[in-house]
Amino acid sequence: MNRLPYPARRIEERWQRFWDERGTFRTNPRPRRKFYVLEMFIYPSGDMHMGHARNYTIGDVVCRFLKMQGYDVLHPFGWDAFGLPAENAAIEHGSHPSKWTFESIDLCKRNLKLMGIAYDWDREITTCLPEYYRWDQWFFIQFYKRGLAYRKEALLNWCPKCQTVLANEQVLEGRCYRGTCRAPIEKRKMTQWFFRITDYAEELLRDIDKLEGWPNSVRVMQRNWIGRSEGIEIDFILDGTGEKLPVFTTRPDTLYGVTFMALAPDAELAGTIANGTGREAEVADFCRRVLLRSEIERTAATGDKEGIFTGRYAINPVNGERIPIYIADFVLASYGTGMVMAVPGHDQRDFEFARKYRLPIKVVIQPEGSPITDPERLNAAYTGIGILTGSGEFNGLRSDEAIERISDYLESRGIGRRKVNYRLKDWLISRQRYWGTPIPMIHCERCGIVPVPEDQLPVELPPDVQDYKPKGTSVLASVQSFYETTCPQCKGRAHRDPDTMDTFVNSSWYMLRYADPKNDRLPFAREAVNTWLPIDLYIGGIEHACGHLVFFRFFTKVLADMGMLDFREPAKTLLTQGMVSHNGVTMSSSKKVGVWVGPFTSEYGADAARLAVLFAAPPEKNMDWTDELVTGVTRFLGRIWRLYEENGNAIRFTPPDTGNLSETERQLYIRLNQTTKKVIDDTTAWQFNTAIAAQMEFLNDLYAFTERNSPVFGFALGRLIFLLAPFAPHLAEELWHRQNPEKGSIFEERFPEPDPAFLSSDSIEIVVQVNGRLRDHLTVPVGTTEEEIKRLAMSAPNARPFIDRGKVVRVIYVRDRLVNVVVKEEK
RNA sequence: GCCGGGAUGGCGGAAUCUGGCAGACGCAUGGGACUUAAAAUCCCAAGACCCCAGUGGGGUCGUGCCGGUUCGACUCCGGCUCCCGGCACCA
Repeated sequence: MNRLPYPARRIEERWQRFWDERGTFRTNPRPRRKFYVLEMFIYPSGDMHMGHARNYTIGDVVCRFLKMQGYDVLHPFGWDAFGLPAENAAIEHGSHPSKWTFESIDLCKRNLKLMGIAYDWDREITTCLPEYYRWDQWFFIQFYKRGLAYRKEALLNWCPKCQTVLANEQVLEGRCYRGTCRAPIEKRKMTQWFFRITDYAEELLRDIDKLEGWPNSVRVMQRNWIGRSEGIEIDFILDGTGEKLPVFTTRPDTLYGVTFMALAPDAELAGTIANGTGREAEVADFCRRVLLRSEIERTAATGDKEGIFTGRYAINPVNGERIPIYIADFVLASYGTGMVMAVPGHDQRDFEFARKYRLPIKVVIQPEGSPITDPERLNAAYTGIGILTGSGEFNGLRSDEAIERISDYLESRGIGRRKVNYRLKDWLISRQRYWGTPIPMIHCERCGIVPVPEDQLPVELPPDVQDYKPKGTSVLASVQSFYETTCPQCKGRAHRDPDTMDTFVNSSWYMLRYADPKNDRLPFAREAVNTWLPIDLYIGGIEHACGHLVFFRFFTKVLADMGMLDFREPAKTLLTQGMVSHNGVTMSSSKKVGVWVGPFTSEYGADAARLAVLFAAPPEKNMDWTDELVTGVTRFLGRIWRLYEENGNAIRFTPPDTGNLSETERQLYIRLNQTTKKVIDDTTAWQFNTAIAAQMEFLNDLYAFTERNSPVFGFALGRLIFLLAPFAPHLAEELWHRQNPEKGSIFEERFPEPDPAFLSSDSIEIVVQVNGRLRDHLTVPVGTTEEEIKRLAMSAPNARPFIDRGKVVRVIYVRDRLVNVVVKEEK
């Protein structure tokens, strides 16, 4: 790594203070051309590494660049300050979670300031403060009133290490999503609060099509996560009792091929179905055994299926067939009705199960062309479409037609209902931990569940907790002063809900709060959010694709339905930046591996750090931080510094008189304008790496330019300061102020525009190909006719021998680019 | 298994959308200048192979693999291989 030839840290401090005091990046409350650029806020947990720095630098470049282009930019920051690590740190150090949290916030804020990130700190928000989380509670109550927040008993994901339940989105490969936990998840039956996100499944899915500024990968991930499938719920009949047994299928065309029923071991019915058959003990035993397996064992099971006969039968409503009911471990209680009609002939899972338990396999769909003659000799189910057979009045239909006809038939007789099912589940938001937003609900012995009256919000987290250690029950239940309360309705004895909310609730609407962060009457004023939102550019990691990035869309839609805002999608454009590793190891605060902002900037400065993360790769790609990377950018900064030191007197900001330029001046001036255009184009497309490369190239041109007294050279120096400003703002501000001590910040100036008259030179280079292979070059003046260029190409000395090898069949001319002579060789 | 993305020098990457000089820019490397010396700095070279020639010029091959379209393919189309990511018994 290279030393810089200037005291970077000192210069950077000066200008950081200058911007701060001047309020350079304070938001204009009455924007004319608004642009809202937002980086996902941070969970403050200790020090900040270059992975964070990359995220914030990208946003900062956009902010500074657009401000210089005349936009009114909103660029705020805040703290996602509730969460488990604070509690764990408090347990470890015997202090309060807030202590660790606010210390972390201070540290992070210092780091952001060290990096020179241009935030409007007047709009800072902190989710663990009552002035913020009271609105979490307020939203909760509104959701409750609208039926979007509800309690139910369900089999839930339980993290034994964190001692709390988790949402589906927080279970990765059967383990806790938290990087330092990763404990295998267990299942527990509990009564908990949910948000009814499934009410919005359809719209969340449909509107993905509108998110044109989002990366395709994220859109696909969300589509799959929501997982829509169209089908029909069909009522089978329980033999003996006549009870209805609804099952969901997308393939009613295979209804005549059902040879058994399969029930999930954790479905409600599984507990009672065997009653009276004499198989109760066996069945109960099987269910218990299956459910004891952890999520990991269940999902890692390589398709080996297990089941047990319940002793009961179902009646197929279309043909009256009596079919055995099994309990099978491959059936999910949480999808559809928790029971499936099994068609081993046409479903691979059912096929495997049938083979194992010697159940019959019926073929009712014949593939067109090569019919199946002997079902017993199949070695896999035929899952494609085909012609129906053995299906009564539906024989001869094609599958797609049969699906419709059979569905119509079932619906008309009241034994089936077309239905759409989603993979997406309602969002479980209760957590049995302390450091979060208390759920503003009261449990009264007489009145049941009663929301805390809105004028009593916030329900503050009690600060005087003795023990944060999770015990498997809610921490707040043991804080008497909090837990014991009176019912707002009957004034009788009651207790507060002792759970706190998932921290993803806090982050589902924070982007709205920035528009109006100090409002103490409402979460935000409608006018303010409609002014600034939707977010024009949202920057963050792709790991949130199916979590936060779904939740904040959900909130936006609910709030739009509540009439609180006039848009239904929170972010127009999403930029998912890649991760940063250090010599191959992904940087991580919790694992304490990485290159840290503090030590690095004190040695090399923020501008070097910024250029390093920007130049290494395009923003969405992963990058590796190496010493060599730093060498490259510090050398670039040093070269700029030296050039300006040597030519301080030449720098000028007024354009040269283009009327009498020498040939070399003219060429430099053209290069300057081309570079200006490229920096603007690339930055607009967020191709920061090539925008910087263009500046490096131009710097090389300046070094090679010998007429140092030329006004073109001086103007180029002046212009380059502007081009550099969004990327290395401190150095640019320093160079600007040396020349313009009386003026304000360079970021109050306008970004330069290229002079269109000097974007291309007056001669062009034409490539001469023979049969598509490069043979020679021509340099011709602009305006040379096609005929002339073709003639010159035909006689180009290096092309001639190849042309002479045969007969010219065709001559292709591409304007301003090339001539290709097609020659047919003679033997 | 299904879905998405990718593969370019010794390395990070550029050109790919819209077919037209592949390898911009940077790192590492080699050479030179400056220096007592080193570092730093400045300048130059550089895909691989080959030929003529001697310090320049030319040729062949070359963007994961096979094939196609085209005057021309890193770019478009078809088929594969490998890597990364997401989901994973979703009926």
